[in-house]
Amino acid sequence: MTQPLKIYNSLTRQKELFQPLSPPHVGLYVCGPTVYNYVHLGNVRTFLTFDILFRYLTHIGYKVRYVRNITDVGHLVGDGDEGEDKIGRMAKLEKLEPMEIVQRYTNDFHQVLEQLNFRTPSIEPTATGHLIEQIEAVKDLIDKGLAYESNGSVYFDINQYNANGNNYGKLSGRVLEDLLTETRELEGTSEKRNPLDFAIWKKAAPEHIMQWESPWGKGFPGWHLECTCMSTKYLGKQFDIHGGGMDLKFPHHECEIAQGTGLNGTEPVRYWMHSNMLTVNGQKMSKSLGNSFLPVELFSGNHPLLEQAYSPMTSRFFMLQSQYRSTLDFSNDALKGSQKAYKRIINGLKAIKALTYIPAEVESYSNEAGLKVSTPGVTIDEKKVADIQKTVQAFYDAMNDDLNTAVAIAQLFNLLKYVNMIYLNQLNPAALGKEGFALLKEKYITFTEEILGLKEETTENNAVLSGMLDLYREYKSAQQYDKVNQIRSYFKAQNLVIRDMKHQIDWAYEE
RNA sequence: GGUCCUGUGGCCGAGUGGCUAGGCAGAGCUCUGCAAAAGCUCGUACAGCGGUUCGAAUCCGCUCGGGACCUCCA
Repeated sequence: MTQPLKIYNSLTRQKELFQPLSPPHVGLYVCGPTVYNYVHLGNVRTFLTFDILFRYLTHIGYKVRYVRNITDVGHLVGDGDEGEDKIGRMAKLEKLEPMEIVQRYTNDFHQVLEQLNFRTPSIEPTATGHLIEQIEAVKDLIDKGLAYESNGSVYFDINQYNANGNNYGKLSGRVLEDLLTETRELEGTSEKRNPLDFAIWKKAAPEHIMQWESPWGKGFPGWHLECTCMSTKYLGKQFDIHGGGMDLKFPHHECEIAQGTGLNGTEPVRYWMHSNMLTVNGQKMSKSLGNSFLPVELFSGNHPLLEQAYSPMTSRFFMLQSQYRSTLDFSNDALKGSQKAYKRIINGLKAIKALTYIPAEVESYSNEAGLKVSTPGVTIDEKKVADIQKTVQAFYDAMNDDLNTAVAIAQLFNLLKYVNMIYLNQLNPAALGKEGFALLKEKYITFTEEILGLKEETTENNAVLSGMLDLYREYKSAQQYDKVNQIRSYFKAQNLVIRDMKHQIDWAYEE
């Protein structure tokens, strides 16, 4: 049941039909975090985009190898090829081993993603685990005349690369001359032949904590090189999809293209995907502006800009309500709206799971709550069935259209209407026919849980709750309304609500 | 300064030139011991000014506003 998925390819700047190199296999590489600090919400949005892609590709039948790396060396603070290693710097500041820093923030990263119900990648390689590959790549580039050693460091030679018929800058739309006039480096002060050349190996100063032996002396790998080496190793010289945040387009991904092309003589990536930024009051979420959130702050509400706590699933849902290539603005009003919308979706999920199909001929049925509902002769409502089929298809169309989760969620709400109508006994399941009902139930659950990755957030004890509901029912039939209201307050105190319907009594999450 | 994106109803957020996106908030109705929930109905939006077109939120131009990248960032 492979779907015609279209992906916006940053390289060609248009939507293209996704066709893997060797179906049903798909190679997906995503630039992971540099683990020198807590992962912030902006990072999370990018990884969420590719979590959805991973889920969707898998759902439509592909066998995906999803590689998402951990950068634990080589990413420098400050001016590109000069400055301290981000992890080394934190290690010094906190008086810890670099690998303690790496471990701490890797753990944080994993914990956050787990709370947000991310699927784990197939492989999560680290830069330090691939030093041999990186040193070999540097040697290879030197042999190919595309890199040169200078004072213990090795640089990628952009002029030579372009002289070989390539185009450095094609991904980000940069023109070399423009970049040159913008560069800050002064003539003659650099060890580079061209100010735009980037380091693939850096000489380490003696005080630099993280350094390794190499043919060019002690040093460490350049930031861009790890992704080239690890993607090549696990996905091949050319692979299907490479993703990351928009701010990685230049220079990081541009350099990856240059390295991969230089090393392997082939365009490394078929489809480049870039997710957009998260903004707060219209401005990019960033630490220097003081408007960035840690996931833990969002989940606890412990931040000056937040009026309340927003759960991981509310946050996930919120981010999915926009398309990944649009900027998404963070605000309390928007989040509150998402919280309610998310709970409605989940209450629907809880409801549909408990519903079963009853043929029209049957006089009555009992649902999971043990209540009887009469079912007079019902004819199939072809119009509703057709609408459900149309809506299901619209969900796929939305996902196929460059993962338009916003439109996909709109379809989920359209399905939710039918779920609720059945749940409230306003619509008889028999009116949808066996297939119609099965389609509704199966797709609602699959779309919510499998594709969008939304789940119930609950610690409720179902046995206790259903006992309380029994009491409620008794008091109600005895018309002891003060007790009835007492039980309602008990539920409300737990952010739950009693749904007192004609044909049954149930509980739900308060929206 | 260079490159690029963007401006949708009270709020958020989709929109392939003509066909109801969706959510939140708000109003009314149904149901109900009272509620809650849900269903139904309603608000008739596309920054401004021109242009192309039978027809534009959607294409083109200009003006104004917002943002991103160009330096580390997802």
